[in-house]
Amino acid sequence: MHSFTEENYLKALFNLSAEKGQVSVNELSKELNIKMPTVNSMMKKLADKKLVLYESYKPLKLTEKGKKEAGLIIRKHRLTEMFLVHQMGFGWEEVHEIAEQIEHLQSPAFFEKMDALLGYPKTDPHGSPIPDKLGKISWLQYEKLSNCKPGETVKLSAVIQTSDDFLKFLNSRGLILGQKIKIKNIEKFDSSMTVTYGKKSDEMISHTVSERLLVEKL
Amino acid sequence: MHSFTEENYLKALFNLSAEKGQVSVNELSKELNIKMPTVNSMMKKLADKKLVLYESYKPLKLTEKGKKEAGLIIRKHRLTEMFLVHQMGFGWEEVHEIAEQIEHLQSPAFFEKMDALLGYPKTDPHGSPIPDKLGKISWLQYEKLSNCKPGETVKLSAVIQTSDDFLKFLNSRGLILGQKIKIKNIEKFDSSMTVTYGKKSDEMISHTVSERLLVEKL
DNA sequence: GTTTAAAATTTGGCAGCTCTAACAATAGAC
DNA sequence: GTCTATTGTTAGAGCTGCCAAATTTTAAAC
Repeated sequence: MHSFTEENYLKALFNLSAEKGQVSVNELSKELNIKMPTVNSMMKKLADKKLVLYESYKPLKLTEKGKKEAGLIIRKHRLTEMFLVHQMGFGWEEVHEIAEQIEHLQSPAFFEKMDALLGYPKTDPHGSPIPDKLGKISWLQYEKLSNCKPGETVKLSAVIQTSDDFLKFLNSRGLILGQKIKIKNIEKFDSSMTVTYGKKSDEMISHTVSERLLVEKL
Repeated sequence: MHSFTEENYLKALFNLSAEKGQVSVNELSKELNIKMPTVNSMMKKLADKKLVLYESYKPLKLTEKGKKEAGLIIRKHRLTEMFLVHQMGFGWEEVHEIAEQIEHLQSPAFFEKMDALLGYPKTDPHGSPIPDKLGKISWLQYEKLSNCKPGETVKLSAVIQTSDDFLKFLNSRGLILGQKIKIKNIEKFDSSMTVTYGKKSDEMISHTVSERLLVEKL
């Protein structure tokens, strides 16, 4: 099928596209830590394979085929993360790197088995949706905690920017997915929130953090 | 560390060495399905890295360092096979190809976790010993079923040549590791055995098969 | 509209792993 | 001991994926 390398380009392109729709060679280069000329020639190669729409000096776009392929890789990644957390007992902050490797395995049976053992989960341990078997992703409409108002009670449903450090920080605060959070107050000057959840009352959440927490209103 | 490719050479070299002690470039070439000149130059490269003892026109040998590295890869392979069978529910005939891929993952934590979940197993699903964390393998002294005598009762402890087809054949006969087998008779002319095990009595086992079954005498 | 900084592209080169074709050494047959 | 088939080696080349340096295009500033 596609090389390990090609898969990484597709995935990066997919992730960047998700946010902005279009992607520049430069952005992709930075995302992958690969120099622009290399990225450029890979784009031509992927364009030959009908995975990417490439025109000189124009932004990059995935074709439908490219989106599907990328979706399937991300499916493998997220299924793996879920498996690592729920079947193997890893913490949600430990699984990214391992999944980064396992996502490239060529074994439909292996991922089928994971899926079955997990009961066909719809999201990964960070609340991100798992693409279906056709690579199609259904975006969930969560809201940023930072957009909520005092008095509202919400459920923590997903986190953005899943760096180890951020996840460890959430661990230390006892913030886990599914946690109900009541917003007591928002400071005018720095938009920090005072919230109550679980056994904690009047906990402070900075704006930097509340922007990275996605919630459902209850 | 070492490339995916180098690891495959080391592993093949280790497996071939186990049987014969020394390995020719030709044998290694056939084992890996890679042409001799390619194997030859890789041997020089691995010799530079002190993993292989290489002299022109002499048989190949792994250095101690090479044996250790190979042992660690085989450890990952066999732990994975055990995990796939006992934690994920795969059949022993399905796991080789998947393990072939997972053995190259770089994640000590992942294999540690497998090991722990499995209760630190000593053998893989085919009865082969799992090398320890130093890559050291303790060979088990089993005997070929074909070397046993009528009247003896033995326990099936490992299988040699673990091709899908052979394992499926054993499945179809209900022959699993741990099975107690009583030898009733051995035919002079073709060395086939008549044996009794489980609910089956007077089952016929050809010499080809009995040579591939390793047993412990009880 | 020029100028200029950033982004994109082209060119040429290198490393890893593979091959085929040609040549050399070894070991077994005689 | 010589011959010959097998095995091993060298030489030359291709492909992928990476880079640096040089060039071109675009877009933003003036």
